[in-house]
Amino acid sequence: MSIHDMYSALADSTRHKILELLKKRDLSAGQIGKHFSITAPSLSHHLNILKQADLISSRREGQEMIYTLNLSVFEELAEKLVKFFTL
Amino acid sequence: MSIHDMYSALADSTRHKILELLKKRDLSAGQIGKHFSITAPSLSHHLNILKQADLISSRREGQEMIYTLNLSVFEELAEKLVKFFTL
DNA sequence: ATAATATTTAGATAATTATCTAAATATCTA
DNA sequence: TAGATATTTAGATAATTATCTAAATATTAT
Repeated sequence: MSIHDMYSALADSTRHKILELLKKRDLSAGQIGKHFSITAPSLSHHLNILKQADLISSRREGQEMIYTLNLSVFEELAEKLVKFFTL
Repeated sequence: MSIHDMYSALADSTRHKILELLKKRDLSAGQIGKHFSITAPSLSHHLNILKQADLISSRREGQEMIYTLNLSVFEELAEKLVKFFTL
C-alpha cells in the first residue's frame, strides 16, 4: 500500500478514533462500533479502508472479527516522513 | 492546525506533488502550476489547504506569490507519529 | 490613468467518499 | 436443521471536496 493510502486512511476523524481505540487493546468490530453513532456497514467500510492501508489487521474469533493495530506500519510511515524532510 | 488537517492536506496526490516540488526549491504559484493540468483557481485552492495545514508559507515578490515548504512542521508531524505508536 | 501579468475569490457543477437500508455470509447454540 | 448473533457486501443516496468559469485584487510597465 502506498503512503498516499495511509494518509487518506488517517485523514478521517472516525478512522483516527478507531486507531486510538485499538492502541489500547484489540477490539471486535462490535466493540469498536459502540464508540460511534454510525451503522455497522459504515463502520465496516472504515475498517476496510484501514486494512487496505495496512494500518490494522483482523482475525476471526468465533462469531467476532477482532481488529489489531499494525504498529510496525506506523514506524515505517514515520520513517518515510523523516526521510521526506531530511532529503 | 490539527494533525487531522495535516493528514487531509497530505492525502491528495496533487498536494503531495506540490510538496515534492517545493522540497527542491521555492516556487511561484505559476511555476508550480506548470506541472499540473488544472486551472489557476484549482491550484490556488490546493495551495490554500496546504497553507491552512501550515505545511507551506507564502510571500509576495512583485506580481508573484512565492511558496516555501515549512520543514519544521514536517518534523513535528513525524514526532507526533512516533509518539502515537510508542505510547 | 490604462493595459498587461499573476494570483485569488466567489459561486456553480462534477467527482469522490461516507452513510444508509436490505440482503448475504459465517459462526454458534438449541 | 433452525434460529440467533456478528459482520460484511451490494447498491442507492447524501455529504464533502475538487474543479471549472467569471470576476476581483495586486503589482508592474507604458
